[in-house]
Amino acid sequence: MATLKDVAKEAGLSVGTVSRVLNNRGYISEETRESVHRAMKRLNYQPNEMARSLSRQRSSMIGVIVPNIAHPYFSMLISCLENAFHREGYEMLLFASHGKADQEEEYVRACVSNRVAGLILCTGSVKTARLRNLGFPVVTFERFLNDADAGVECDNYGGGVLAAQELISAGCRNVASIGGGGDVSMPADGRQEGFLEECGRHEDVRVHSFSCSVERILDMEYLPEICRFLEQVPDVDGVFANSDVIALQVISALQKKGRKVPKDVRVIGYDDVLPLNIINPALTTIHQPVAEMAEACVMIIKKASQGESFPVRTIFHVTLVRRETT
Amino acid sequence: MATLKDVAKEAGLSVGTVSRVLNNRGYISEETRESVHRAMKRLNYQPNEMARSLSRQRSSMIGVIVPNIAHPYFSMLISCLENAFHREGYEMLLFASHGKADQEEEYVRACVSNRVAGLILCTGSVKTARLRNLGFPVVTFERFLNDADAGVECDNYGGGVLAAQELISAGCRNVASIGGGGDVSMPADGRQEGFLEECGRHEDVRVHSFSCSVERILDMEYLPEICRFLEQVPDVDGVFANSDVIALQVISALQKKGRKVPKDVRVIGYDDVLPLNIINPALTTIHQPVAEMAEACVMIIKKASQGESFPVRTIFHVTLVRRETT
DNA sequence: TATCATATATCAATCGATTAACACACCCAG
DNA sequence: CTGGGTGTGTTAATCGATTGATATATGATA
Repeated sequence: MATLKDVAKEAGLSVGTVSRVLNNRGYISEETRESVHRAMKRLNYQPNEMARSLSRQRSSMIGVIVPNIAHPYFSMLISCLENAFHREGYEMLLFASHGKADQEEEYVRACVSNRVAGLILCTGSVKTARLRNLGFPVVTFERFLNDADAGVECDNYGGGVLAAQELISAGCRNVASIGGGGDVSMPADGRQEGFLEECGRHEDVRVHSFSCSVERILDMEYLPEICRFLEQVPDVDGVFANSDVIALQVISALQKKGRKVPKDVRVIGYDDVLPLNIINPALTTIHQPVAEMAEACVMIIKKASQGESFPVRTIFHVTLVRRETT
Repeated sequence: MATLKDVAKEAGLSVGTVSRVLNNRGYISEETRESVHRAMKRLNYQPNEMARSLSRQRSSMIGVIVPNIAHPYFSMLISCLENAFHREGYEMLLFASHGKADQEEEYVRACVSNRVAGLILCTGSVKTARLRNLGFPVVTFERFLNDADAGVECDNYGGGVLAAQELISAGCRNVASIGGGGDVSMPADGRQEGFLEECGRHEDVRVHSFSCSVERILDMEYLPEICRFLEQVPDVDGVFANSDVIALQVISALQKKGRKVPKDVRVIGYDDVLPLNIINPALTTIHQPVAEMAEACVMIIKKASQGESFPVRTIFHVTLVRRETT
């Protein structure tokens, strides 16, 4: 494996010069630059990132910790993050906490050991105090953590309001919200809040709410909650599900009970994650601009690394995507 | 940030001894070991993985390159890989090639630069010659690449046979296979092959086959192909889709044409990826043991790193999971 | 008593790149 | 002809851990 030294020798230059070419520092003539690049190509030189990171005291990796990689929402988020990383020259170190606090902390430590450029936390059971003085910026994604450096969210409350308006204007008068309300407080709780408050503004609308435990979010099995809910409110005519995954299972359960969607019951989801919306009937949902949110996380880390100022809290608008279930 | 030296000083020992504790080498008394651990805890020491990797000439990361992170099949695979990595003490460096050969090569180079312990390729457009002498083992996942060190697949041909048998024994006599047959040859093509050959063994069964371009696999939009197919074979009574994502869209398209699943048309998918199978009607599909396959990839890399011998080709059995669409 | 296994220290090189200090050119402009 | 900008070389320290050589000091064992 060729080293910088080998490249220098091959090009008949000093390591200092070659390093300057690699890092675009100081004075370099066009001729030298090209000669270095030719030498690198001839030797098939690949800079040793370990050595660079050691020297620079910082790697070009960003740590990402999510609760569950296979969940469509997180897999889409990871995908968007990967795009943004690529664009900005970062690499992704990915971990899944499975909602376990100890595993989460282990992964935070792994990030420290790897001297990452930053950490994006989409999981919130970490003892926040452990995030202080890590040596790199920590950004939370749709979570609250006091000791993080910044947070990126979507307008969850507004999304809940949009959902309520859609159901009510479609004629629903006996609606329910399902999901959220776990034991840890998170931004997504705002969805239910917005939904309930908006419904409260309409006197003729009855509203119910059901919460799911966090474990459900991990294994994506909401059926017990959904069945309990359908038994308690058999005549529901509008459902706001906290996520598309829940919404799909609601539709499935309704259809099994012989209730037609959207004729008998209208359903609206949250997230707008493919491929869940390709199915029949296509799900009306609240669209989160995940790509932009991912981009924002990366830019915050980039700015923080360069000592520039960055927003502590970034909140994105959500939009209603009307399809076939409302 | 505390270093090994600081720990040594804090514990009143030499760096050599502390290093021996960290790496479990040579003679260490229980007393010393504990004293080192106490000192590490007191200083909140986190070993610098960059320095370790530089010194060892190898990091504890494994590179993973997939075509598309958000595709349910790959997100499940990534999730399973992450579990296996965690169990074996590796970390994941994740990349998405989006099917672009140049991006793929760029990511292979990134893995070289990061001196990964191994690379898992779930994407196959790389010029195979570029995989020679990378300095770490390369394992392909459901791909063919001559220059890789090992490959892990499932019994695609057998899966196709199972699907055919299921449809035929359910009474289908005019069946179709959809998906596969892209421009690059891959193991998954065997599904169609097995399906067609098994159907060929039954004289009274008519069989059709349709292929999808690779781009479809990336954006998960198969509707054009599916509609074309449904027009050409309007009286189809059994469909074998090359993946669950395709199967769902087939069901969706059939329902829109007023054809009932499974009454009029039986459908069977491939992969068995949640949450696609939670929907209604629940999809009958061919189950791939992705977790075991992921595990196999990791063990191959582990064995190769330790100089032990490993299987060049590992093929896993698949099973039929009968649900509601057949 | 001699030997061996255990346990630790000291020292220094090494991994591969970054970077600062300093020196030496050259060329151009004032 | 002199000062300043440009371009490059040399040298050496540094980042933090690994590792081998060598030395020393216990005990226990033969």
